[in-house]
Order: sequence, then structure tokens, then C-alpha cells
Amino acid sequence: MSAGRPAEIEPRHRLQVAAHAETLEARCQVPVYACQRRTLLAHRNQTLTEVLQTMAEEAHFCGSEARSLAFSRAASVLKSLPWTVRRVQELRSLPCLGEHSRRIIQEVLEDGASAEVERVKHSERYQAMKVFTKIFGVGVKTASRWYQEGLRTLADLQAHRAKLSKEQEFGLLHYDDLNTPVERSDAEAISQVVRDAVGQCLPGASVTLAGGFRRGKQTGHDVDLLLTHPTEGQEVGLLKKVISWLDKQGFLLYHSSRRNTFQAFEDPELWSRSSASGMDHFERCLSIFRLRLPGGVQISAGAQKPGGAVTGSGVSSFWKAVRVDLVVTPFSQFPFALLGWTGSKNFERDLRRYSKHEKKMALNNHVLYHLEQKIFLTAASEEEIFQHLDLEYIPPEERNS
DNA sequence: TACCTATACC
DNA sequence: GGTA
DNA sequence: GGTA
Ligand SMILES: Nc1nc2c(ncn2[C@H]2C[C@H](O)[C@@H](COP(=O)(O)OP(=O)(O)OP(=O)(O)O)O2)c(=O)[nH]1
Ligand SMILES: [Mg+2]
Ligand SMILES: [Mg+2]
Repeated sequence: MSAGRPAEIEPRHRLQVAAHAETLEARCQVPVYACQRRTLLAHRNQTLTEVLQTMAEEAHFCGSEARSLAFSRAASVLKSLPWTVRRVQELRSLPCLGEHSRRIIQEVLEDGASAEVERVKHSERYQAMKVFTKIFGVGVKTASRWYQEGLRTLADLQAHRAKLSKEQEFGLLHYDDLNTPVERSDAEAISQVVRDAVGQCLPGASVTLAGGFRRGKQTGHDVDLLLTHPTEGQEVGLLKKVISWLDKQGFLLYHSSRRNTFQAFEDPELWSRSSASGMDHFERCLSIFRLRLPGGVQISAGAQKPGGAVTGSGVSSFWKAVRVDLVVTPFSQFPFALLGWTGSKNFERDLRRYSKHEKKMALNNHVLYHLEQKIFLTAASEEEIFQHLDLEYIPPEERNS
């Protein structure tokens, strides 16, 4: 003031929060692919990622998969940031955040909420679609058709006597259980039961907890388990035995096995499968476990659910239904299966997109193939797959993209 | 304007 | 059309 | 919806 002119700006003059964010923004060049980023479960932009995920879900409900993907990627980028976004300017150099995502973020930063997101959340269609798609066996198409027909609630479905598939019958019967978060302790209990089964069926075989729990999540929508045996070929036929053991012991409410006859392909473009030759390797089972609850615990029952006492809601059950995915894999493919089944889904998609576009390689749950050299790249661990792709290794806990 | 992950099975 |  |  006494000098009669603005002072030279020194670092100590800057607001620390903004300065910090700007420094980080300038220093961090956020990569476009999720598989190049480290994304922990706990992050600093929860409110913003939630609104973007709502937009992704709404797009999904409208059948706009590409739009859904775009909002989902935008959310994923914010999850990986080492700072809390406080001003929209901090988004300048970030990938996957375009006009629409920025506008929504700006609204939330300035007003605490986005009018558009609030409208979506309160819309009749969004709410009904959410209820219907939470039924196991019901996707957007079916939910959308029911909504079109004027149905809005689970009670409407029952009254309307809507035609249901076997899966949907099950999904409706166990609606509450299957939409109750699975606890890590539940996942561990189920893993142990499967370990016991596997120990009986094939000594030496292993059981590995994958999916969200391997990434460090405390709860999940299901339990993903990988089975293998260190001697290639020994795993053939394992799933059938394990299912039969579990069923005999009364652990299974439902199971649907699929023989995944995926085979090495001669023609690179033809990822052929050989149904002939009893060489069907990959075996999968989507099941619903009957998990015993510690004494007294109960989950409210919807319709007439066969889990304890009878009738009405708030009725005591002595067990709950839990979705369990079992996958048997030959030892040589185990690292690919583990990588593929650990997720997150965003991480998987970008691993595959990166492989194709940056490395001219094709990745799936079984193999990594070099499209030009026309060779399969073998791997004895997840680390080796990242090495083939010239990617820094990202541990499971940092794949929560 | 093309692309957006992968893909067999129920 | 739905499942991971 | 966002990127190349
Ligand atoms: N390639 C591919 N992998 C998928 C897809 N959906 C899921 N996965 C993979 C990545 C997931 O982490 C893993 C297990 O799928 P889940 O649906 O059980 O998800 P996750 O365990 O991550 O979360 P959850 O807590 O079970 O909801 O399988 C998909 O559409 N494509
Ligand atoms: Mg899971
Ligand atoms: Mg699963």
C-alpha cells in the first residue's frame, strides 16, 4: 500500500489449500488408462465420484452404455487423485473429464449438489429401474419393459404375475439377502467351506479369494473364488466334485455350472473353442450359498422364504443366501484368471483397452496374445503380465478404479 | 467419425 | 437377455 | 460422454 503498487507475489502470499492443489495438479500427469493409475479404496473425492456414478448408472438404465462408460471413467479419475478437488479449475489437465462432467462437478462444488443429479435420483424411472435391476437375473432390458408396462415395485411384479426365469425367481425369493452386503467374515467362512470341499476332492488344490475382497473391500455383493492345482491337468473335473460335495452337505441353494471350453486358438483372429476333445479347461459355477448365521442374527424375509421361521417381514432366519462364483483354472492360466477376477471392472476394461491399443496385444481371463508376433505370452504371476505390457505393477489394493 | 473389454454359456 |  |  505504501509503495502504491501491487506487491510481487511470493509463495507465502498464496492460499495454502489452492496452492497445494495447483502444485499437485501441475506435478501429477494423470494417465488416461485406469491400469496406469494407483487407486485406493479410500480416496478424497467421495462426494464427486458418487454423483458421477449416479450419472453413469442413469445412462446405463437408459441403455446408453458409452455415456455410462464416460461418466464411470470420469469418476475413476477423481478416485485416483491425491488431493481433494475444491475448484473446477483444478480439473484443467485431467483426462476423461469433459464439459458435462465438469458442469456437474462445478454445481456440486458451488451449491453442494447438482440439480441434474438430484432430478435423476428423485425420478420415478430411475428409482424403479434400481429396484428391478437389483433382482438377480434382471438387466436393463427386462427392468425397462416392466417399467413400460406400468410396474414400479416388487409388489407390482408379484401382483402382475410377471413371467420370470429360474434365476429371477431365485433373485426375487432371496431379494433381501442378495442385496445385503456380504461381510469379509462371511467371505472367509465360505472360502474355508470351499477349502474343505476341495481338500476332500483333490488334495493339493488351492482356493484363492479374488474379486473386491482381494482388493481390500470390507463388503461385497458376492464371493469370488479361484480353484487350481499346481499339476496342470489335475484340475479337470474338480468343479463337478466340489459342487456335488457342497450340495450333499446342504450348502447350496442354487447352482448353475458352465463348462467354459475355451481353448488355445491356432488362428490369432479366431479365438476358437474346441468342444471336441475332452480338453475343456475353464470351469465356472454361479451359485447361491446357504450361509449359517451366528445364533439370533436375522435378516427380514420378503415373500415366503424358506430360511427359518415363517411369514411376513422381520422374520428370523438362521441362515442367509450369499452369491458365490467358483472358477476352476488350469495352473498355466492362473495368473490371467487371478488378474481378470480381481478387478475392478474399470481396471479390467482399461487393461484390455491398453493392451489392444498401446501394445497390439489381446488380453482375456485366460491368455495374453501378441497380435503381430502371433505368440502367446506366458506368465507365472500377475507381475509378469504387467511386465509383458510394460506397465508398472499395481497391487490389488490399488486397483479400485 | 470410429471407438469404447472380454466372451462362452444358461 | 443375462451372468462374471 | 469423451478421446483420438
Ligand atoms: N472382463 C470382465 N471382468 C469382469 C466383468 N465384471 C466383473 N468382472 C471381473 C472383475 C471383477 O472384480 C471380478 C468379480 O466381479 P464382481 O461382479 O464380483 O465384482 P467385485 O468382486 O469387484 O465387486 P462386488 O463387491 O462383488 O460387487 O470379475 C466384466 O464385465 N468383464
Ligand atoms: Mg465380487
Ligand atoms: Mg463375482
